[in-house]
Amino acid sequence: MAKLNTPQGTRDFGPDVVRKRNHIFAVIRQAFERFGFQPLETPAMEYTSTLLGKYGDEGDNLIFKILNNGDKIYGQAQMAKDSRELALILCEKSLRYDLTIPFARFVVMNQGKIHLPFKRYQIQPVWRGDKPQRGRYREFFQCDADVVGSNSLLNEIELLQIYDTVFNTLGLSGYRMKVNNRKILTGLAELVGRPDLMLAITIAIDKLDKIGESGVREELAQRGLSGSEADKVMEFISLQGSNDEKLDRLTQLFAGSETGLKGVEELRYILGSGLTSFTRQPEIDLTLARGLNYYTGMIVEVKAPENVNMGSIGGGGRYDDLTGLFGLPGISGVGISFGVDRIYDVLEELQLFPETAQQGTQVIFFHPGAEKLAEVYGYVSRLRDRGISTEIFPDEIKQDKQYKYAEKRGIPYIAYVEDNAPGVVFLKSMTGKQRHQLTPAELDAFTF
RNA sequence: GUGGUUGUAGCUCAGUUGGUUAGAGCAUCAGAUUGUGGUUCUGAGGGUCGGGGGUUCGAGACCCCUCAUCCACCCCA
Repeated sequence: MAKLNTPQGTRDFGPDVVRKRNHIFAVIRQAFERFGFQPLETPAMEYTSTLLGKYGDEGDNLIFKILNNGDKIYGQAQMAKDSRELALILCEKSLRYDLTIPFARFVVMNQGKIHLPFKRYQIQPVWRGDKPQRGRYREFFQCDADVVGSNSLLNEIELLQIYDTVFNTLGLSGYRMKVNNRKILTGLAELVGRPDLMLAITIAIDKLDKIGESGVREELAQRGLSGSEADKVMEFISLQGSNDEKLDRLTQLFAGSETGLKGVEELRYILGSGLTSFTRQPEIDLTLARGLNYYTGMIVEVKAPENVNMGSIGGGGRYDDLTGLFGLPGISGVGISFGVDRIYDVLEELQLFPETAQQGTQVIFFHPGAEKLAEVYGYVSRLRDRGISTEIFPDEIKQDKQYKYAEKRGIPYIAYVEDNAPGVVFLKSMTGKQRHQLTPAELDAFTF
């Protein structure tokens, strides 16, 4: 037999895995719907030109490009001046890299048809040519909810509420929600006196929990900050205390930065509106930066419980001019994303999947032999009509084989008839070891 | 993309400093036993030792390349 494999970083999902994943999808979808988001799906592929340049240079390299069909590509290849242009010419289409950019493309394309504010959710796979490792795949699902066309901070509050709802419903009570505001980071750069290095500073401080204070210092120096400038950054990120304490302290620090103060006020409102309460209070994390540079307001990242080694399992934020990339300026958006595959890994590790997420067939009938098949099939049909997942073993083989099949499949009930007991259905619980002797009418009324 | 790890039957792994026909447990299949299955017994099938090349009289073991895997970095969900 030939050695078969799925491409690197992709996986098959067996029956029990699909069931458990569906449980996660259902919880997320239900929350999205409950908050009034509408479903949207976009194609697996987009024009390469739509995607290129939206995720930074690294992102461009990670986009899976699709070779053009047809036999003209050899000639086309001659026209390219460099490899970047080659990719554009040879690969007009690419697999989607996230759900946000395709959504922005959709909004711009359909600006005449959609009513703002537009709230959509999208649950689809995305593809990234990253090197796979734990919690990182080349094909994985994202579940996004975004609102475009509204500047209200109420959206931020609701989106955080969705995170809270979903993770609690999934039983992942130890999750941690970190929030920050891009304006605060801008304020920091102004405070330091290096607004030009805002991006460099955020990239450096984002690594604090990984490389420590000394590491951040080195990184800052490498990126061109002087010692005293770095001191200010370090003072800023070492702010401790409750959310309110941090906000109060920031208000003092940002006395000279209008942008910084704006960011503080936004967070103060989002976290202290009093409109709702969180099971797990979001925590202000001044080192939270998030890579995508289109964020402009609140940013949020969800981390797995501390005892699980897994990066972020969700993230999002506000972006003031996403559609501006496609020529439609002035529309603000805010959104969040769930990383289902990582959430799956975390729930699996913590054994948080409920039994019900695993339930498939409830009852299996043994094959009764040709003469009684019609009678038994009648029982099967009636159970199915009641909405009970029912199987009949398709082959007439020794009963002990059929038992083993039922046991392997984890089917909770087996049923059979016997020649010497006409009109009786034997129903046996595989777990409780009880055997019921039922008339057809009693079977119809039986609660599984 | 950079660095490292691992890769022997469907699964988990043995396999001594390179040396005869590559093993075990579990699983699978067949039969027996079990007076409705889970027990027990017997037997069988199944491996181009990830793939390719090289060193050697001889390679599952050593070297190179490649593929996959896991981990760290980068980045991210």
